[in-house]
Amino acid sequence: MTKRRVSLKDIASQLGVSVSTVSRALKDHPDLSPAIIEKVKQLAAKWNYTPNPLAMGLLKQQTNTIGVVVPDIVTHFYSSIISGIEDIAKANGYYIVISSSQESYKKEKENLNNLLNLRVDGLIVCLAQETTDYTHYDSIIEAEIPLVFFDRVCRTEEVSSVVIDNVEAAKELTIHLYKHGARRIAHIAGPSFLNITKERIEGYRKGLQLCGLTFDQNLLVHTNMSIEGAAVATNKLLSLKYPPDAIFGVNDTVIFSAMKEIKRKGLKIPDDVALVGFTDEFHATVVEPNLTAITHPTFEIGQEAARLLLNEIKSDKARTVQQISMQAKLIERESSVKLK
Amino acid sequence: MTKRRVSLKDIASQLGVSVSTVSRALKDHPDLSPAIIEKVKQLAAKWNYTPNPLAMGLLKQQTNTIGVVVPDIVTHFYSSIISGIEDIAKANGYYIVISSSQESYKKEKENLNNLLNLRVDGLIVCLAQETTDYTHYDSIIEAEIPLVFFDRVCRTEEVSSVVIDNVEAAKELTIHLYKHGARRIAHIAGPSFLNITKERIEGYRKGLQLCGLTFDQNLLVHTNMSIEGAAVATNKLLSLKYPPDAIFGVNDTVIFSAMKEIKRKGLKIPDDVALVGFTDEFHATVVEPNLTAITHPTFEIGQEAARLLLNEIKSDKARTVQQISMQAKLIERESSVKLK
DNA sequence: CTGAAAGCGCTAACAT
DNA sequence: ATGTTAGCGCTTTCAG
Repeated sequence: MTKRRVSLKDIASQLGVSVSTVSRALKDHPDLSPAIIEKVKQLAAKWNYTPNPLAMGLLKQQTNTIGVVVPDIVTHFYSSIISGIEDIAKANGYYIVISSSQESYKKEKENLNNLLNLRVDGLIVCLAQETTDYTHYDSIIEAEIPLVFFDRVCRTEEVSSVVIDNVEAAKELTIHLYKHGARRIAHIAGPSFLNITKERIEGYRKGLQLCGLTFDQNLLVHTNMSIEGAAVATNKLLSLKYPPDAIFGVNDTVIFSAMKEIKRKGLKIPDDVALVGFTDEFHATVVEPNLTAITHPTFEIGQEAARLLLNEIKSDKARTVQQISMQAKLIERESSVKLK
Repeated sequence: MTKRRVSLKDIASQLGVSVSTVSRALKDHPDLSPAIIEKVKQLAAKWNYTPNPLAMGLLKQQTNTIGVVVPDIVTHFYSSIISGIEDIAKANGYYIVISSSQESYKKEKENLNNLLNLRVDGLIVCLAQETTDYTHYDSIIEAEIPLVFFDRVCRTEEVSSVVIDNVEAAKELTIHLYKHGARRIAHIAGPSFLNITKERIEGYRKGLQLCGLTFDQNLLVHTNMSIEGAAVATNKLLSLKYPPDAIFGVNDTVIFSAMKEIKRKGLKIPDDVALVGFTDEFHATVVEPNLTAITHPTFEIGQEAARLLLNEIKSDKARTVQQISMQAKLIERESSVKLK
């Protein structure tokens, strides 16, 4: 129910000139009389003319739009990354269209198709938790549609991605716990096929080894990273014959859920059970005790992903695959420092 | 750098028929031979044909896109509302393009213009904190571009909106505090021109009155709702000659900041100072003590706003203004129940 | 039953 | 210095 906006045609007919003259005037074409340029510009300004992006898109075969697919937009981790993407996109005259997979493989596929049908100029994606089959990226790669993964990635040989060094970070966390007196360090992990799960487990095991601790299968629990799943995992750990004196959670959700369960059992953090994990600045300081954690530079991850994508969009060479590893920092707070 | 996608023309030339025939075949035009329909459909499927939305948009003068402007997307309150909008939009075949004003009047205006230039079919907006002048909505209203406000609203006579009953909710909170023993109830409010600020203050004063408490100007502090602003406000309140025994915060940010300050001063919540406010389910239970709070039905607010907008977009009548008031619930948790 | 033509808004090569 | 034409992908009269 919207009124039509002014077009070049409207301006042309009002001024009694041709559409191309108006088009040229607006871009200061060198061999146009200054008089007409001035007249056109004035009327365009008066009438609030802006080029119709649909017409431009059709002509130029590009939409200046980038599609973003994330597991959800409600989690601070993702919304902050989206913020970073938006920042760079906007600065470069691009719009972003966001859609969330709700961790579902089916929805991830649907969203991707929707975005492709919309003719986005490129895609930035974080894999859904359920996604174990990556063949839906075949056609995207084949069609040479610019694509960048972040955090949860796949096909890193063919597709650029932005990640953090999960192995190193997890190792650091584990060693940190050891230094603060923990000897039975448990890990609540994610689904086994996700790269972040695998890498963090690897770092966890490396850390244990470096500390001279032996890996105990009972202390490693996989979850679907939901509140409920993490609660079950925590309780399983706490009711072991030899329960852990420290838990390292794979992400925010797991940690908050674990924290609630530990408190509910009347155990003290960090004295009975130390707790650390991966989360963001904000949440780490809002909970009590404040959480020792690896902080993701989320906003910057988003910015970097957007930069990579924009480069790919603008370049006319074939894909140049890059893996960017962002710096993650361990920040020591209260949840890991045992009073002893 | 993307390859061109298949068009009707491609299919037509491959099949040796005209473009219009293909177009018709795809929509099962009644007087077309079933044979050709079948052939076209098969090839279209094989080649993954989907109509080009730019071409359609140009033709139909609509983009199936709705623009969303929020103060930020990182706050759970907004991201959850966006989720609700996305839900309804997607179900109706609409895309959403999100942009954040970062509470800036200037950016709000810019975003609105960008979105309008993109030719979105409608707009869903939450005002920036800085926005006190509403004339940039004049042209939008005049151009009959579908528009819906939520939470922070203006021009409610001319524009539909989705809100909660802030007066009632604030009144309830105040009475709740009184019932649990508070007698000096302070309120950390937002900028004075925002409707949510005004309404919550009104409810606060009504609540005080109903409890037989007199309004004390010292106990009402305005902030810009930032972490820092709220910290200053909290400290100002706590260092009063007669400090409050309860604080009611206007939103999440204010509450978390207040909570940190109160704890930092070594005061106990709720015994020394009770704390309540407006927040969401998730955060209320993650902090300690768990927060007694008015919970916004954020997802539903988003859904409702999207429904209103879609109705406006689809209707060809002039604007029908509606004010939808969503149900907000007071959930009693630990932060307000004094042991005495 | 199917094709040709016009037009949505715009640009760029091609006239004049 | 400016106008004409064609074409980006699609639908919809209008012809036949």
